[in-house]
Amino acid sequence: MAPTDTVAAHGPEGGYDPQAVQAKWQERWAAADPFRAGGADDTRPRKYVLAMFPYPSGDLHMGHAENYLYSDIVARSWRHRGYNVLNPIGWDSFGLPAENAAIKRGADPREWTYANIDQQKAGFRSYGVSFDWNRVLHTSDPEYYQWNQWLFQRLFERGLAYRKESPVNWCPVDQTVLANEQVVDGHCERCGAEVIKKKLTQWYFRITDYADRLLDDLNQLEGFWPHKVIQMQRNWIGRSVGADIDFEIEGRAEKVTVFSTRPDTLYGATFMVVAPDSDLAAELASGSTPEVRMRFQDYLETVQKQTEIERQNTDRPKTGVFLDRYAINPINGERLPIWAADYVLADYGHGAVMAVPAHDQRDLDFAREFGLPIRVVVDTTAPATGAIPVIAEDGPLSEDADDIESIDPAKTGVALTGEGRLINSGSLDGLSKRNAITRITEELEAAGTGRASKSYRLRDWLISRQRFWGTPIPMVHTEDGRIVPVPEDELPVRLPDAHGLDLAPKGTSPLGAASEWMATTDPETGAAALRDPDTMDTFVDSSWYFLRFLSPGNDSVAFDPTEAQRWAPVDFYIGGVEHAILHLLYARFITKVLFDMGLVDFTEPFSSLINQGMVILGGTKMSKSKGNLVLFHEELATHGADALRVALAFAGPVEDDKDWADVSTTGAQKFLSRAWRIAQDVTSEPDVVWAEGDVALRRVTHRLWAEAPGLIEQTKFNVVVARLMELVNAIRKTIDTGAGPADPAVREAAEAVAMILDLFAPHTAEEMWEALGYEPFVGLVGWRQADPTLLVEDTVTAVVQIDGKVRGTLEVSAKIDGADLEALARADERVVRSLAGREITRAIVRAPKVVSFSTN
RNA sequence: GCCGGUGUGGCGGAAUGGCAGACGCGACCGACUCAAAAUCGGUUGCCCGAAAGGGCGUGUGGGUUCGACUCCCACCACCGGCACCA
Repeated sequence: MAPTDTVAAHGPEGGYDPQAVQAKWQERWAAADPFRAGGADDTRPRKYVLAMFPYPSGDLHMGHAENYLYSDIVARSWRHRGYNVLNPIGWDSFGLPAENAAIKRGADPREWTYANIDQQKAGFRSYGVSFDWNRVLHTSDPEYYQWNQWLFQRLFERGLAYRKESPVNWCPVDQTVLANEQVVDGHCERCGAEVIKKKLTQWYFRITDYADRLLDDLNQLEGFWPHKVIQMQRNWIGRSVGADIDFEIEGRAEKVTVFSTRPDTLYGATFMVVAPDSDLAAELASGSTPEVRMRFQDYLETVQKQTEIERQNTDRPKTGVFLDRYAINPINGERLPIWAADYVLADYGHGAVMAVPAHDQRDLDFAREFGLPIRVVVDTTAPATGAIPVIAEDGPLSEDADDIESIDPAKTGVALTGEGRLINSGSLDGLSKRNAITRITEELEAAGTGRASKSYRLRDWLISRQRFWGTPIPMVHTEDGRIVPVPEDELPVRLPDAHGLDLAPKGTSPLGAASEWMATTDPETGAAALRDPDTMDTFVDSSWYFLRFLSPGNDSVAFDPTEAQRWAPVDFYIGGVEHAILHLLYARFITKVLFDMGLVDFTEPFSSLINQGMVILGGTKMSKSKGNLVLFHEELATHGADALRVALAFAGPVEDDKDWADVSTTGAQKFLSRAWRIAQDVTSEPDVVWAEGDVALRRVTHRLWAEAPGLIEQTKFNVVVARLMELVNAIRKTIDTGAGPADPAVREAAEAVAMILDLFAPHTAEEMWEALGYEPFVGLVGWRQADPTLLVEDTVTAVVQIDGKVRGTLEVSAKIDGADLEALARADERVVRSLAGREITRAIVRAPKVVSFSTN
């Protein structure tokens, strides 16, 4: 141990010097590596703590300070409570910003990325985060991304990775495709440009195969994940239950299937609509008259010129063209005209719908626009005017014919979507909506023209990107047009040197221009072949990184299933709500795939999830462009790591946004130096007998021991800090005006402060622990149990209420019985005065806390 | 439009159905100081009152209860997600 250590921790006048304390302990932690997770021989129960890993965009910011503080608090608390804790860190280091920075500076994205990583690593060290530094990963290392390629090939084998040509979201600025999840309000999530649709052949992961499991398994997470996130995922997956119905098409051999959530309204179908950008529309048009073909072509072009924003505007009038083709309603043989209209989406359901204008608002708007017939088949006045508000059994139709007249959708323009009874529907007449759905589905199934079916809002995950800085897709395009995996022993397919490559976005991957890199051989024939020039969405990287932390440096497998069994799933996961859909949905998907492969024994990756709020400034998000950044390294320099950590932890509930204007680093600093001074003031030796100490102070200490673990589990970190402040205040009082600094209770309490303060202010806590005469590290010390005898008070304050208002308080024994308490209450001077002669008609006694009198 | 969440002092926020406002920030008063800063002590929900004391108070209106920030119903405001998804 360096001889200057103890001296260095004191300021010029012997006061508390946070910077010196900080430097001293960081050095010792770096040397001793105390937060390394225990290995296979460690018999303690395990806990896996994880904060969503950072993107190396520059120096750490206040959002990081908050995020990794919270996970560190939990990790430290679990260590104190006897767990073998894994608290790893890595970097999500592939992605566009590095590439864009590289283009701007004409540099290699690698240099930018790894320089930023180094800066962030140093930042975490100086923030006192108790990471296990032996497991660091960077997704841009070939040692990591080779396992992305391995994963891709496993998905390919299972038919879960495939290529298709389809209209895709295209960002005209970043010049790359985007996943559905990366389009926010019609704009590119990254750069904000308006997204357009483009028809391209791309790689997809078949996440829709897992839609039901992704939806149903959310039930398991209820209570452990934020309700909001669960709900958002449910909406995103968007399962609709209904039926597929097959329609014959005149002049076409194959039937067209439509999906409907309201098969009960089949008798009300008066036309059919197909998505203009679907193959079906093109085919139907081409089989029609030249005039129709021309009008359709014009319409299609207009539609394709629209941005997503324009298309999503539901207020605009319905447009479409008649294709002069007809479908046959399978239930009654009616001839339905077929239209192409852009309110029908090509990639939902089957890209075609049966239009029931009386009972669907969009169909109604369209029918009224183009003068198509409207037929009511559900009498919605039946439940509304009848005696039974909700129909459980089938019953008679509405008697009142005027009612249905007054709500005629053709006149009101309002579709009838509510409950009701079927009319004009043959065998369905008189049935309730629900019963009619069941009946018609059975009838269609019997006739072979339909079946129960589900549809999802969720689309397959588009994972290929036309950019350089990502994982190369490990596939080979052969001369004869086959697409085959790169042999596993040739993985990883490494990125080429970026020097000499034009990385500027141009709509195709820059890798395509690296001709030497592109040239490869057909693994089967040895003939010349080409690599796939695209790279993977970086969300592939982050969909399984939590497993790689379990097998760092393992070069034979992505992760060791035994280690996964030991540590995973993650016990505590924390990150911003911006990943509520993207990352969390993808990670859940990949986990289920790995489960199906038998590589993990769980189906959900994150057992509990917390979304921390944002750090904002003056009510708005901080951003470089607004110039309202509070800089992490400046705050560290002026207030020190501990003050910053305490101030953030104390600022409010974890989930709430924290306005930096309300975060008091100076208050935190004041508290820390008060805490530190208490450790200096203790004059007793470590072997004192606590039981001989001041009982009042001991009660405060033990109440905290009793409360702290539960409060941490509930992530009420701000309350724990408040309790610590109370304890420090109580110790101060005992030292100055009570039992004095030599009292054993003062030592007992000061030690408690050091052990619990370690969660928030680890440097100060270590310094206190040392001052109290112990060896480092307080961060590894087991917490004490509360003494139950110190948790029960001798006397309590009982409250006397009269007609619900507090009219008196009584100091009574905690063991007082109800009758005695009531007698005391009745005799109390203030109570008697408040009663003013009124008679007590009822007394409720909850000894020893409450007496409640009612009067008349 | 559909789904979800949140409303508590000047501010951040506490509160198993049992004294609302813990803890802190800010403010005010005082001690120390030539003075200031730092530090320490005190006061601080609003209204009436010299005080004792009283009245009112957790978005609004109802309800359940001896007792409601907490539970139920309706409404208002704000925030978030989805949105021509058949």
